[in-house]
Amino acid sequence: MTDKYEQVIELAKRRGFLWNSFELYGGTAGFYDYGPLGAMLKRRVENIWREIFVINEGYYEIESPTIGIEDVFIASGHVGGFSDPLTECQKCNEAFRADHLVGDVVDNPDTLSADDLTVVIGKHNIKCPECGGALGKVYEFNLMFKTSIGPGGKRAGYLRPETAQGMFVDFPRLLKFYRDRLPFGVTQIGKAYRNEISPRQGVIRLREFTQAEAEIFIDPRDKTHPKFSEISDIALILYSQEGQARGSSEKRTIKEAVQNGIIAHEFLGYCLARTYQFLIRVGVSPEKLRFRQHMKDEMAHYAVDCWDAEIQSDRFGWVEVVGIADRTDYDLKAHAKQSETELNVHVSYDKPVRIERFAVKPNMGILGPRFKGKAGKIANALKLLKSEDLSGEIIEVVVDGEVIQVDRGAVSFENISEEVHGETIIPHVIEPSFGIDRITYSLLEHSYFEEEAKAEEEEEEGKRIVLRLPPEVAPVQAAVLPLLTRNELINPANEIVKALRKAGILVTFDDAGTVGRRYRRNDEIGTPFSITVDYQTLEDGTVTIRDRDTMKQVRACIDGIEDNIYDLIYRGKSFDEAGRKV
RNA sequence: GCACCGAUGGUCUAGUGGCUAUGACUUUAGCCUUCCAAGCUAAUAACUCGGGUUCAAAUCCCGAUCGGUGCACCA
Repeated sequence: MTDKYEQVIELAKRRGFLWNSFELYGGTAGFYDYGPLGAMLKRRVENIWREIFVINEGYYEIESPTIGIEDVFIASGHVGGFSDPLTECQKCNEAFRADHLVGDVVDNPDTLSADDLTVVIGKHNIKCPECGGALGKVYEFNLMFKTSIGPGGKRAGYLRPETAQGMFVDFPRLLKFYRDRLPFGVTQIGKAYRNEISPRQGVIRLREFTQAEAEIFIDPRDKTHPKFSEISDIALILYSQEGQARGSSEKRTIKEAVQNGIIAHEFLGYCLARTYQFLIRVGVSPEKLRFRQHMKDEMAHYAVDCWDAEIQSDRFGWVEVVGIADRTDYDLKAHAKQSETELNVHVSYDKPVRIERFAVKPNMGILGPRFKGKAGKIANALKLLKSEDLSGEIIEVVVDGEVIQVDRGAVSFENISEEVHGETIIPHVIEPSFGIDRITYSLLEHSYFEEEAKAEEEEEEGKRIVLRLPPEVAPVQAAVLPLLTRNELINPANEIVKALRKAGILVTFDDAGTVGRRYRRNDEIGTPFSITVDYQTLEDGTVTIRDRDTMKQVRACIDGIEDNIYDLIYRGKSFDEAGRKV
């Protein structure tokens, strides 16, 4: 039975949207080429994303390397956590997660290395759960592609598994760029790589894919959004944690959802709404789009709240295409620790605050000669003491597990009153992360229609395949067709092509075969408008414009046709306004 | 990575241990044609790859690759 996926992929292959990569050499799973129409479609999707997140929100785009150094992915957790310890049965060859198998005999299997796990399996005589056969050596399968930087292979490099880390790593520079003020956002559209064990589901799970991500750094104490009112009335289909427990989703406005605590805060709600607007605009069907909240155990431990935009696909069911998470200060803290660099922001108070505090001043002139190398640590420990700790003649502090006694005379202290102008905070990160390939596939699927088309005076019905892509994402935006293959019609058609190209409209010219066949050809690739030059054109300088979806036609002047088409594509001009009815 | 199933022009497909490997659609060239594909003429174009069995393999066997399904995996 052919399902919609097959139909869409067949069309995509045949007409130059999507091709299996390296087909010449037999192909490789998990890689797809975008053909001429697919690449243009994807580019238009990306550009609408830019319009919304870069231009409208002011989150500038950066571009960081697709190869990252090891430190970056140690900090992000991908080196340690992005791999799974696997072991295979020597008898039936079934693969298992080694850490899962030893869960009953060890308390903390996550912390064990592959070698440790091999030892544990041997010691406890753990056998294959399927057939009872012996288990092989445990090995780490890391989902990152590894490479080496420079000659000698000494320095490890990894193809990035997400674009996000490049933006976290640039945090100090970005903070300066945005002149030390929160909130600010930064975006990146680019390739990411994951060496999937077994990629299936065609274009849904790729080893190389395109992400569009925004990292928005906000003040953790203020998760409201200044433009919240612009979107608060938008209603989304929400599949919340409670909804999933009940097994039903519900439609709610963003405002309601935030007020009722379903969505954690305004900022996240705002991102959900903009995501919705983006997806609808590029051609996802609203009824096949929902927002699913991560369950508590599914969410990363540091995340406050996380929502996935999911699109319904005929074959694959609900497919995650966007993840929107409040990642708190996790990433910045992790990179701060790994790089031993502070990653924070000084936030000024509206008015300086006067505070009283107790200050301990160790006398380094005494401590230094006496304690030598330990003096610094001792001084820091002393500074943390409270006034009641300093009452005796001998003061005790614990440094590295050792109790140190310090003479009272080596320490002075006082109550200080000072003005504080602000404080240092680590921003929280809101991260909407888009899978551009999945979105591009989804909108092909949602745009794909087969209909029984019947010419008015014909008896027989034929199948019409039409991609109802929104005009602004359609790879080919207009087709210019002389009604017949005659020079007197071809010449004015060429003039129209020239005018449209000058206006930045991607246009094709086609004079092969009957005009009906050419309309169908263009329907199939989603060309929204066809302009036909006929004999009346020669008399009064008008042409017909045909609408892909309704197959209706209007007559309009050649003069100004480029503005007419431009307005139809980009300015939401209705087709009826484009000319007079035929 | 395992198991099962599959792989024939661009697309879909027929087919058999043996002649030049079906057919349709598409495409190209030309004819025809005054608005919704498949009217005429012609042309182009395929047995996934490697090995084996055989006089002979696209066909049988083995392996690989890719695709589908199930298991496992999916930050």
